[in-house]
Amino acid sequence: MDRTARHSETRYGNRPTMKDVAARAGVGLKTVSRVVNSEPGVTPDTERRVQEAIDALGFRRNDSARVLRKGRTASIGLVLEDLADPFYGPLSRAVEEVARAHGALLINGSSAEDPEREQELVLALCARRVDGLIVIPAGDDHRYLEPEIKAGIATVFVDRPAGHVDVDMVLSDSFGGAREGVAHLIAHGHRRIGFIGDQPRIHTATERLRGYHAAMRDAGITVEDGWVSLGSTDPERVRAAAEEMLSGPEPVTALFAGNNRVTVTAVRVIAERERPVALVGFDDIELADLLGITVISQDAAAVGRTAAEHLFRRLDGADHAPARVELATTLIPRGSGELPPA
Amino acid sequence: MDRTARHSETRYGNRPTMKDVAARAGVGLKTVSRVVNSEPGVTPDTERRVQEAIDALGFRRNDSARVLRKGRTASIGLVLEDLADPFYGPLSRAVEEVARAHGALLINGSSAEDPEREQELVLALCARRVDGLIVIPAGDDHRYLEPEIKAGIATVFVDRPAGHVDVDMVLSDSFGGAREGVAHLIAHGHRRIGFIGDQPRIHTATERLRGYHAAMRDAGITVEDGWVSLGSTDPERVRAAAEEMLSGPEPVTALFAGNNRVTVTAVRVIAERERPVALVGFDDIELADLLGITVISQDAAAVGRTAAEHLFRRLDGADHAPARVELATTLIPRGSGELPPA
DNA sequence: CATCCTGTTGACAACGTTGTCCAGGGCCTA
DNA sequence: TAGGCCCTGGACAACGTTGTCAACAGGATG
Repeated sequence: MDRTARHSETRYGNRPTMKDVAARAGVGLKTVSRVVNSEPGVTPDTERRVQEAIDALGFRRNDSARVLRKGRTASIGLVLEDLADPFYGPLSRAVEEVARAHGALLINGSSAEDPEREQELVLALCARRVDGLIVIPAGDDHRYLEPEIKAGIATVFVDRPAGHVDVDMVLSDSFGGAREGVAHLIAHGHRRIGFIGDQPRIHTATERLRGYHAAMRDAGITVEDGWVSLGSTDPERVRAAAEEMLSGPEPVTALFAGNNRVTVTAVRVIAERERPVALVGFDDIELADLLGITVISQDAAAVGRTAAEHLFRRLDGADHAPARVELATTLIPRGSGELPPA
Repeated sequence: MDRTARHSETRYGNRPTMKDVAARAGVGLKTVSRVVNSEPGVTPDTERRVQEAIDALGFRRNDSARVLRKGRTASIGLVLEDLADPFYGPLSRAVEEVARAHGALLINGSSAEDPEREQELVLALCARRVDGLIVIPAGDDHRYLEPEIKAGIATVFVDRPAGHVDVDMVLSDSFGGAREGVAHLIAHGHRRIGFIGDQPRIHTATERLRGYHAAMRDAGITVEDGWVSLGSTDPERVRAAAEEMLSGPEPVTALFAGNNRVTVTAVRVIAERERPVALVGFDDIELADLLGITVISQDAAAVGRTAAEHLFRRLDGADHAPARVELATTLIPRGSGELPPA
């Protein structure tokens, strides 16, 4: 056995190629290609012979080679924060459905909220030459994407805006949603309202905080020290922040939770207390109806679908200026946000 | 402008190649390749020139071409039922983490519980020449995978066994878990216990039903007509089944829910009733602790991690006979399963 | 000064597919 | 029957990268 043969044996476990099929069927290489791609110009008889050879050898076209030749990978990349987060599951699924409808596969990765990892992932996807990219950014500077975008990789940012680079974006109305939620608490008689949110580095976190401040200002309420806590959504920290706000001589009577993870922890803390505490959370949660949690809901699936449709419109040739879509949120009253101050 | 040029312009939006970088830096093609891959044998001075050309042109290596040459794609495929399902999010994330540790990207797809779509997805991934495949099967005949496996695509089945093909599997102990859950209800005094599960086509569904029957038989209880319902997990159907079992002259006093979606609907139905009904569900659910739902928990992340580690061990050369791993489940008592019969 | 060695560099083929183009055979028409 | 056309099929180059190998320069050694 010579070296060449041994080498090829270790590749793809020795998969048959079109050349092998052609040899077995006694036809030319291109004829096999035609059969595999259902191109016209092949006699039924020849086609049958080729098909038999394909089945006998277990041939499957190598899309890597095809991609190289054709220049399109029929795949799109999705970089999000954490696939295990209940908000991103439906979003990802919606993107996948749209991709499937366009015959594309989905490659995804989680940045774990780490800007460096986000960049690493995005660039790996670009190296794979995905046709398009949907990014839920962790970082706030995306200039590293410039050469890629210039080179033609369609890109849509989701949930949070891109930094220093002009691309399509699909966002939820974080400011308006939070403002409405806090106003809802105020309307039910609360004046001492705490806000617990994600890290200030994250755009949605600061937008929601801005909504909180706007609602408070609208009602003529001065936000006191200690009513606002921004930081990681780690349960320990959120728990500490919530307990801090709910203790002391003048505790808050209501909490606004900046996202689903915060809400979950807040519910736990409140459940342990005797005195009832009102709560409105940003993002809906499974079973929130049973627990009677009032939320500001953003439709994750709609966000994903909208973003993916934008992306494919770009891939189909749309070349208008980058657009910014903002999706409305919905207040869903379920009880926890309608409790009066204790 | 001649035709060749126009053609190349539409590919990848005219990305620069190593050849372009080489021309600009005034070096040979292979030298660029060496720099890009940090191979030894390049003078610092040459390396600097090449690097400058790379930055100036915005070059990024085309991994499609690389893959074709090297024979490894450094990507693995994951086919599951529905990415939006809270059980699969963490599973998928765990697989991704392991893949990342091995420098591989994750391509995933949802079969939507449709065997045909599963096959279509799996074969598309094989055509991409993923190095390995993790499949949560929807169908029960996987002979279509034989040529692929023979050709060297490492494969691990998860959650449900493969049909007619000999591969590695990572399963949860559905039978044992269900048996334990039902026995738990019996230990708390129940004798009239209903079982609501997924479609009988699905292996875990029948295994759990088998566990139910085993527990009942162990306790000397005869299962009556109407206590068992298998079918889609569509909320409407589950609701109808649950209401049927809870009505009539001799209703069941406890329910065993075959999976997380069934549990959610069962909780809703039970919440609407006056008479308390005991409940144990298979699969843990977020916030189940707050709702006091007793569950049989299988650790989705552990399942995903185990499967991915198996896969990469195969990719690293392990060639023992296909193994079947069964992970234990845990009963978590939280109240709903400890209610006495009404 | 001839020789050898080492370290850097580039020419070339190959990976498996598809696009282009040409050859040959059969059929129709004049 | 010659000429033209259509239909089928195949040879060949190209996609962008990496592995192999040979060339070359410069220094050390005899």
